[in-house]
Amino acid sequence: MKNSNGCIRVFADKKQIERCKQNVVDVAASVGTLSKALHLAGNEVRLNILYLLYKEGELCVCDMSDILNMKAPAISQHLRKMRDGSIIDFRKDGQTIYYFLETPHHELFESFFLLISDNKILKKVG
Amino acid sequence: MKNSNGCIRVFADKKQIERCKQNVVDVAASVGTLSKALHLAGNEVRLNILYLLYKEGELCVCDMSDILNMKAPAISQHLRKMRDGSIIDFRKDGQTIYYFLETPHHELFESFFLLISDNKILKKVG
DNA sequence: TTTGTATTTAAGTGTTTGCTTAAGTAATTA
DNA sequence: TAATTACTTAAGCAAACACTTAAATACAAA
Repeated sequence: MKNSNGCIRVFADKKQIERCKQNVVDVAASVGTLSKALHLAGNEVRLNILYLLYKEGELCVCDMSDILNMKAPAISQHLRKMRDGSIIDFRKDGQTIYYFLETPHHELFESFFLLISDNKILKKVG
Repeated sequence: MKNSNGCIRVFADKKQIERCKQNVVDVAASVGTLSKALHLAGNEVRLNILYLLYKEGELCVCDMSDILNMKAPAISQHLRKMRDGSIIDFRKDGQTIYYFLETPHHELFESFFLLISDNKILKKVG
C-alpha cells in the first residue's frame, strides 16, 4: 500500500511516521516563525548589522554604510527586510534615522551574538 | 572630508565608526560561518527536517518525503545542502539511507529546537 | 528659497533558490 | 536476469535575492 510519494519499505515504522506527521503539524507555527527569523539572520550583511546593533545599541544608515563599505540603498533594503520582520526598529532625529534591535528578539539572537563575540566558531559550514 | 559612501554628519562619531570597522574585521570568520549555518536553518522545509532528526534521531529520505508530503528529489536536494554544510550526516543500510544530525546537541541548533518544542513563539516575523 | 544631506523607493540586472520531471545509480527481490 | 525500490543527479523554470543607478522624499542650513 503505497503512499502518494511515501516509501513502501517493509521496515517503515508507520507509528513513527504518524507521530512525526502530527509533530510537524503541532510545531508548524513555531517552525514558520523561527525559519523566517533565521532567514533574516542567515545573511552575512544582515548578521553583521544585527551584531553591530547589539554591540553599539543603535546606528544610523549612513554609519552602517560606512562601516560595512556598502552603498546606502543596499543597507537600507536590508534594514527594511528586518523592519518588516519586526526584528529591528528605528527612531528619527532630524534627517538621521537610527536603527536598533527590537528588544523582544534579544532572547533568540543573543545566543548568536555570544557565539560571535566569543569567536566560538563551530565546525566550518559550507 | 567625505568617505567614499560614508556620511558627513557633524555628529558622526569617528571613534565609534573605527571601533565598529575593526569589530567587523575581528568577527568576520565567525559571522561568515554562523550566517551560513543560519541560512541553512532559515528555510521552513530544512528547519522541519532538522527538528525531526533532533526528535527522532534518524530518518530515511523516503520517510521525510512522506512526513513532509514532498517529492523525494526535493527532500534529497535539501539534505545535500545540509550535508555540504556539515550539519547532517548519513549511514547506509541496504538501499535505505538514514540521515542524522552531525552534532546531535549542537549548542546553536539545540536552542532552536527547544524554542520549537516549547512552542515559545516569538513575535510574528514577516 | 536654493543647496545639500540622509534616507528611501523604484527600476533594472545577474545570481541563487526551490521546486518539477526525467534520467541515472545502486541495492533488492522475483 | 529482469523488475522494483530507494535515492541522487541533471536540466529546466519561475520566484526570490542582493546588488546597482537614478529619482523621490524629508529635513537642515546657507
